[in-house]
Amino acid sequence: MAAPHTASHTAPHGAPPSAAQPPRRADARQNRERVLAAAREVFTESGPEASLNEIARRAGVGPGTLYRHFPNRHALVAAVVKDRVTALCGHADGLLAADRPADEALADWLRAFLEHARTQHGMGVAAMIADADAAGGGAEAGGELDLNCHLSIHNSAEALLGRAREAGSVRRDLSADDLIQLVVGIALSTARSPDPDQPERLLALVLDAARPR
Amino acid sequence: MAAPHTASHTAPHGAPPSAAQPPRRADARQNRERVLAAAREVFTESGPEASLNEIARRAGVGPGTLYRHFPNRHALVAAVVKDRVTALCGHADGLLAADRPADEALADWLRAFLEHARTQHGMGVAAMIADADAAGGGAEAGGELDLNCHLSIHNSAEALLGRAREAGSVRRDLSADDLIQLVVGIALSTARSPDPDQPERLLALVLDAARPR
DNA sequence: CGACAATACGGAGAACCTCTCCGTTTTTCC
DNA sequence: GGAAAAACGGAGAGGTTCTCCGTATTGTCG
Repeated sequence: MAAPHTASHTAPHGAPPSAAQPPRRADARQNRERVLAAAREVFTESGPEASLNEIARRAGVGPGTLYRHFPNRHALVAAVVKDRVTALCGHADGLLAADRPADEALADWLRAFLEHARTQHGMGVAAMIADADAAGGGAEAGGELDLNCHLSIHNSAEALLGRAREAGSVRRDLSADDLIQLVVGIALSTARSPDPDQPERLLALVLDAARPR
Repeated sequence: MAAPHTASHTAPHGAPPSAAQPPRRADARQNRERVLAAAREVFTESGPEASLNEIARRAGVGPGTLYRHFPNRHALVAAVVKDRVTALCGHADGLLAADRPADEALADWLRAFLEHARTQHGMGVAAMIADADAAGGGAEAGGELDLNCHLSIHNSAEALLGRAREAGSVRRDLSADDLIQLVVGIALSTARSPDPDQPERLLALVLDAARPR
């Protein structure tokens, strides 16, 4: 066991702290929460491409502090949507445990997933896209990245789809990844649509496509 | 009729020249072509978010010259994809004139549309998104915008879909705009997919969804 | 052919972004 | 209380978008 007060807990001098390994100092924990709160506000107003400098200003910290806690935009976006992704996957677990037709459970969850993807100008989608980039890319600077967002959602979709497949409610050749990509695509393409019913309508089409013929 | 040599043809002092109203001076026409050629290269390398300064450098002109010919990023992107959009709509016209089943013609065109949307890191999609923003937005600085991209594609899709509807090959409640959005969504969500077959697979699902039940 | 009006150029500058570095400050623990 | 460790923050580097206006070039007419 490492001696206390020897390992650095800061970036760039060391790996940034994470939810699993919170900073030791109280002022550091407070600053991290302030950055997250400011990020939620600014991302709600301006979407996932909002200025990180503006978030630092809103949080009342320096840019160096923001970057020590979140080494890049994706890390911050992932931290912001983490709770909502956890809730979304919890929702999937609840649906799996409930006594409902498999196709209804899947449809229910995909509706919630679409809602999540579209919230805060597509924050959920932005987090997943960044995760997929990290997963697909080569060696990552800064060590292991947080892939929770992408993998958790994939696992939820896989579980619900598997049940529906076993029940014969969906076509056998449809993969969880393909289904997720279709829903993500709906979120992306309808982000600026003036028709508020269009996302639901397109999702209904996708659900139709998922049924066996 | 306005007297010659009195109306200004430059921005910001006047409206920028367009394809319909090319600049009078030979050096201006040459610079416009150089900017477009550089834009094609740079957008191919880096996608529609590439640096406009880099395009100006590559073209060997000043940023002021680039902005006089193309007042914003969208105008440049639209000019770059204009020829491909024209070809895509010409393709639709050819399919409409040919003696082929309506559903095959529609599928053929949607495949070409998906290919167009994905080319140059989603340039086609970027142009359409910007067009839709312009159409949906309020008063536009800089006068009338070029909506050719969005409207032309919409008209082509409408014509092909109409024929398929009349032939009973597609569900009656599917609109051209919904269909376009689904395909645009596929292009957006699979932009970074490591699976080269995924876009085609998702399009096949969408075509399935389009069929009447 | 030269002059002049019209057209076009370009790059400095304003204002902002991302991201890093390192001197300084604060916190925690012995 | 002091020292080690942890954290802060903002100047600065390098980049972006976009505008403005003094200067240069082009085209037309006498």
